[in-house]
Amino acid sequence: MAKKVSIKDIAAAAGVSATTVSIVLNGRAREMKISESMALKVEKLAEKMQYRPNHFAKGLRTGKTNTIGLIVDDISNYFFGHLAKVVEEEADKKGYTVMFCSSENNEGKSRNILNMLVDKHMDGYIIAPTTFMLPELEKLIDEKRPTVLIDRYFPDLNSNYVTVDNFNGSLEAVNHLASKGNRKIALVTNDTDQLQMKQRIDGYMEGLKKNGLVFEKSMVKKIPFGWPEQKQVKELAQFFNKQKADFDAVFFTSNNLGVAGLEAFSNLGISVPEKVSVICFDDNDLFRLGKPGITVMSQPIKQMAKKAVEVLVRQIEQSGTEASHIILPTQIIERESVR
Amino acid sequence: MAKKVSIKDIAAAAGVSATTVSIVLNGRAREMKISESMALKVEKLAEKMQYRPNHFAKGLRTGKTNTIGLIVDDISNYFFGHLAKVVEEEADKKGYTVMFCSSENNEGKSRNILNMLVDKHMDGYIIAPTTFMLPELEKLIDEKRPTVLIDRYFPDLNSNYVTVDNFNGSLEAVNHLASKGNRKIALVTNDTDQLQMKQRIDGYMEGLKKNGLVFEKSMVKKIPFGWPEQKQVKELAQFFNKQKADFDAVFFTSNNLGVAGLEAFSNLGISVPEKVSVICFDDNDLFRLGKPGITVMSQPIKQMAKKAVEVLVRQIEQSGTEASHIILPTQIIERESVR
DNA sequence: CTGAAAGCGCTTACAG
DNA sequence: CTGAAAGCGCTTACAG
Repeated sequence: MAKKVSIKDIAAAAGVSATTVSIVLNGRAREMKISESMALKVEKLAEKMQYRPNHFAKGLRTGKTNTIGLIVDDISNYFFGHLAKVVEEEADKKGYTVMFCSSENNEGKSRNILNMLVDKHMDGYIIAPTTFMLPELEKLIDEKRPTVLIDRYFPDLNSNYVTVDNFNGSLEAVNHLASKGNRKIALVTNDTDQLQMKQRIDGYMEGLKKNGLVFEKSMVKKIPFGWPEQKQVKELAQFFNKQKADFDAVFFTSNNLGVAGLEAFSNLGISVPEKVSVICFDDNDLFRLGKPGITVMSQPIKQMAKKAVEVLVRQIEQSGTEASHIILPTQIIERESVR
Repeated sequence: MAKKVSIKDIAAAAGVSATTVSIVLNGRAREMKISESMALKVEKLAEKMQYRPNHFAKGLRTGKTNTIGLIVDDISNYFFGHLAKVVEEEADKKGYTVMFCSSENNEGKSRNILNMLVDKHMDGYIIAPTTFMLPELEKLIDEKRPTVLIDRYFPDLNSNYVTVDNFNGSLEAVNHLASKGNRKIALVTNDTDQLQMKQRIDGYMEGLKKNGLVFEKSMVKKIPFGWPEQKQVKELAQFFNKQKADFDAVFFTSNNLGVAGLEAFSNLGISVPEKVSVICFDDNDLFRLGKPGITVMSQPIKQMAKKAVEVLVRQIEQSGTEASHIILPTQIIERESVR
């Protein structure tokens, strides 16, 4: 490794103490009434000597890292990938870098990564929480560490969160399907306790009710989280095949499920929208550009990410603000999959 | 914040010195001949008191962070998102977390983020480099910081890298097109100095030559990096429209370009593969599941990521190994877009 | 087998 | 206006 320039080296070069250098370099020269000329001299020297403050020493004293921890289910997922991108962009604008982990919706990993991030002293956390994380999350909030939950939250946990109106979005999706004359609307969702999924299911139920359609348990398929895609496709193909005669539309509660579902339809030779209407919560390239285009209930991903960073940074920089609960509206994008 | 348990607290509780605690907790008890019973006592106590080592103090002494820095163009891109996912998985298995940044192929950001990561003392770096980064990269290598380049590299820079055989992959793509009788093969690529793109272009040229096709400059369209998708679509639509009569196939050198291209075709009412054959470097969900399925030259993303982490961790943990140059083969996946 | 002491590079009262 | 000193929490020679 190269010779590291420390504050002492600058102090020596400038003929002042380390204290003075530290003050100047932290922009407190005016405040501490360091002479203009001295301050300038130190700054010039720091630049010339290519001084870079030692992150550890600084952190050890101040606890600050200018780093945000981001936990998502899976960074390769369209939704989370795009979320992460905007989080990173916005964070960067405000001088933070982001460290990310995928929880993979897995208990062991969920609990671990949060501890790891805490050990590394993130200044704040943006988390798409799994239910497994609740104890760690409670501790986090308890210790007043800046945190914002994203995509879902825990009603009993007094934390910031940014989500989407899952209930009404799903309700609208069902309304849309019903308005086109679909009567037998199947639901494909994940087998999970996560709130956003529960809300989407509730919205579906309410949608059926509002449209005078009866709910049938056999019309609902729940896929466990984290299954490899091909396994999902198989399972869905089986489900669709059995139910074949019995439904005219399917509402998918996530974009991953929708992709698997379309693959299953394709394998079974069931054509969309001729044989079955499809609507999906959340968008992606396939839905947008595939043939037929898939009608979706889209989420304002960019806005979610922006808001999350904004709320988080506010909390980091002026602690003690009240919890923000931000619920953004979804928007239907009609394409060709509903008949 | 909660009361932080330090090594001193444990030392006090155990009635030994901090030195002993440090030794035990670093698993060097045997080596230092600490008595079994003492070691056990300290370990138990550390656990009971929920001791977590202070990352800064440790880093300040040892320089180790157990963190890998990952720089990609854009985390929301299918290729990089999937790459990042596997990098994170593999890193996690080996006890590292990953900090990521998107370079956005932008000069200012490119140079900045690398410095930021270095300031935060990553143990190693996995980088899809932009040409702007070359000076910083040279410094990195000079200082012997563990680094592996991914997706592309600099021939004159003596670093580890993991890529794909871009030249032969592209050559094969053109061969495939030609073997089906396509004679006028257009190329859509990015306007960039990056090596992987150059290699793909070279592969295309060689492919034309090998198949006795003449190269025409007017058949090549270069799109600047980082344009918003809709701008790309417009530009491509214009290009395709002008060239309409004049080409029977298009080779896209990246999956992003392919997506924009398909959208342009769709807007123009040019049907694939009836009017034009399409082949694309790199895969995604749209290509795989859209109608028609797009024939692609796929990259072994998972393997690339695994290799990168493997090489990097090896270098971190036993410095001074020789530079690894890993070039993985691509594989054609035939679907329905080539006629 | 175990401990006292120095030091990693900062920042921050405190003093003058 | 500026400096000497302590201390953040570790690890590592050195000593016994």
